[in-house]
Amino acid sequence: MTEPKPQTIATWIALANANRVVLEGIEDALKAAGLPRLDWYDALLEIEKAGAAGIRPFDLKERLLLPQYGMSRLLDRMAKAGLVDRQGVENDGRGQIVSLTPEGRSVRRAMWPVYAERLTRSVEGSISQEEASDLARLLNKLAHPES
Amino acid sequence: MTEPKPQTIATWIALANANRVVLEGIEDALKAAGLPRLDWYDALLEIEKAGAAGIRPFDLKERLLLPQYGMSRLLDRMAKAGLVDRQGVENDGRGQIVSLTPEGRSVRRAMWPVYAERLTRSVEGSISQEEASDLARLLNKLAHPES
DNA sequence: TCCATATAGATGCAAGTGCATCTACTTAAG
DNA sequence: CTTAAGTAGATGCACTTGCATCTATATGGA
Repeated sequence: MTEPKPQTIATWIALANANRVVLEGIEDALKAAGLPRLDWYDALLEIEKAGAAGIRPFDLKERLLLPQYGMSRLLDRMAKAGLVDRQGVENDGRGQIVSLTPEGRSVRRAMWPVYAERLTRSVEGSISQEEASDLARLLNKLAHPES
Repeated sequence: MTEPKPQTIATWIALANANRVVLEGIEDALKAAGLPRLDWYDALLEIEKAGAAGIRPFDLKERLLLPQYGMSRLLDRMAKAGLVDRQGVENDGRGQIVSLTPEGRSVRRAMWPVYAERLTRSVEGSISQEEASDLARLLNKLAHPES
């Protein structure tokens, strides 16, 4: 029986709470501004990075850590909103290439200041830069257990 | 324009990733064991703590940080699964009192070893106890911005 | 007492998610 | 060429979540 140490449980609760507080803060700010949710931002940014060449959905889903059907439907919604373009790809009749429309770029850019302001407030308002650096280091150890 | 420092962004990404990794690990383990999800565990535990006296849903939702309708429906599902009991309350005809059934207790207890094993592995397998303690301290600063 | 307001909880509807499966195309092996 | 296996992406169905609203009871005045 692997009973966790009390410190382990406390750390996990703190992790879940901190994530929730920061995330909800950002989501609330976006919603209040009438902007899409954070997952759209992530997707828009990743597609934007791919530039005019675009990106394949199967590639995108790896970067965004979404399940295949989740990616498919997120693209559906973003396409319906006019933010992304899907076009067939030359060599592979199964696939498609996704790229941002001008409006997609514009929405992504409108989201950033709201996102940034809230994130800055949440993080820089609570901990110093050294603490943030320590925190990130420890969190990355948790996220990448390649002991 | 409050542009976040690069360290701030890195910390936020690390926070989201660490949370996701630990959470998914636990959820996967519970699912693989054919057990309910973590949110049920939290609810079952909180109700169990209330003992025979039970607890009011409006109270429970504060502790679990759920919206009112979310609490209402979670109780629906847990009641349908036979894990909780809802009964009217004496002085307040609007309200109800929720308590665990024996099966609710038993399910909660069955979930714990699975939850505990995975949590222990995620945390204690990646960082030392001192690190966990530092991490919790920093995360709590993030979650409680009472500067 | 009567009414306005507040509180506890439920619910209709639209949207999002998870799972399994399906279609279409591609690739490799015979 | 033909066929089996693999890969890209879509989708039907059940379930969950969010939002707004609804019902029912409670409470604090006039």
